[in-house]
Amino acid sequence: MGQASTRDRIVIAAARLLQRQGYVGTGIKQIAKEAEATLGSVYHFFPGGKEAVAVAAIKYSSQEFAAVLRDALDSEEDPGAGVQACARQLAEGLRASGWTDGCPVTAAALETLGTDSEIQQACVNALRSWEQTVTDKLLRSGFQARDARELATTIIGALEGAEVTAQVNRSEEPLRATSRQLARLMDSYGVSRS
Amino acid sequence: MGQASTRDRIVIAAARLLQRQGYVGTGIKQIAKEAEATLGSVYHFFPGGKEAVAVAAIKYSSQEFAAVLRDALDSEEDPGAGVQACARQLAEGLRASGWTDGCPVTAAALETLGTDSEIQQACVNALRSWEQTVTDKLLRSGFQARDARELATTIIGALEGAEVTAQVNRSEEPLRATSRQLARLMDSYGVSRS
DNA sequence: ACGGCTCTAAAACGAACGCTCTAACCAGTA
DNA sequence: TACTGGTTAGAGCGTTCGTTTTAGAGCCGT
Repeated sequence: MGQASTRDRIVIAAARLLQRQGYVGTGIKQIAKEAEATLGSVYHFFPGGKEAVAVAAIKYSSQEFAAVLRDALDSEEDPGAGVQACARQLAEGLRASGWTDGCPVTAAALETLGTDSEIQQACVNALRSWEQTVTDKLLRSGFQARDARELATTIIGALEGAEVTAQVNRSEEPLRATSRQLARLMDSYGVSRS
Repeated sequence: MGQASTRDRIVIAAARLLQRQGYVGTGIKQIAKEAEATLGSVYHFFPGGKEAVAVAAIKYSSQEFAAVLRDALDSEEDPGAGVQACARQLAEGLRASGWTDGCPVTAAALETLGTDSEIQQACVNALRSWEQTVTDKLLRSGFQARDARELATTIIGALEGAEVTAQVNRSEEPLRATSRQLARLMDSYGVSRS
């Protein structure tokens, strides 16, 4: 990480801090310190201030998780098993971080709901891209378009909620239980497998 | 509300503000102003300061939502229909508040994850009591104990995630889709109805 | 050697934060 | 009238917030 550019270090540090303490709870000076940069650098690369840093960080986190999601889903042929693999991946990350590093979008999204900042749009885009990733997998598995979209919304939402529950309970059981039930739900559609 | 005691007004105002802007985003002076009380009153009733106010507010919100949940579930005999009624209730509240008043626990829980404050425990208790409410309904409907518990975890988590998704998208569609899928999932257990 | 550029460094601004403090108000009792 | 305990009122503490500002490195083509 020592060879990463200052700008990249800022984005990555901001992403991690946002994930842990949310938007309001993260100070711009803290971001600078964590990124081993100075306040001047932060405002040089992000003249828009704290909000601009947060938007860049959320976009970064969004793509990062989209990749994790895609890999987990593609690691199994059955989409239900793929969702369970994804839940295991999430649980692993949570446990490794001491249950602090949760969904990079949820916290920031909730805190800026009233405002009309660009952060909102970044969160909407993140959720949409994740849903699309799941939808694609379901379509490839033979689901009908309408079922696939509705299931994808349900799956992303349920995983998000289960992750929060897992965090506050410091247990991966909610993620396990939820992914098991999601797999059962997908099985109930009885899609023909090639 | 004019006849409510000062202490009650503080708790209610804090609950609403926590719901909208989270723990860090809500100032204790703002709580006092919103409750039409003064800072002196707040610290008189809550010597523990901001954290004590938040704990009381979360407990209050927890019981409030538990009642809503119980009523919605009991309004239908079929538990799947009950969950859908609950989702409609949530959607109604969201729309009425301009998509700002979400889950009273999620935001506060996420922001205080690293800390070991009492807020964490209050959030854990809230989630547990809601899960228990759902579990009771499922048991009464003939589900096996193990299935009921796992389903309850899934349902509460999924509703939570769907509510967040609904908030950021300013649409009640995620709640509708999720509750429909949850009802389907419950139906898949094919419990005998009396 | 030079101005011109990107980037870094640190001091300082006003505002807001959580919290403490003292003084006053207002029953009820004697 | 005086006293008392529960409650309200608001000034002010030290700290941190996001941001601005000014100054100075380091590098490059000429």
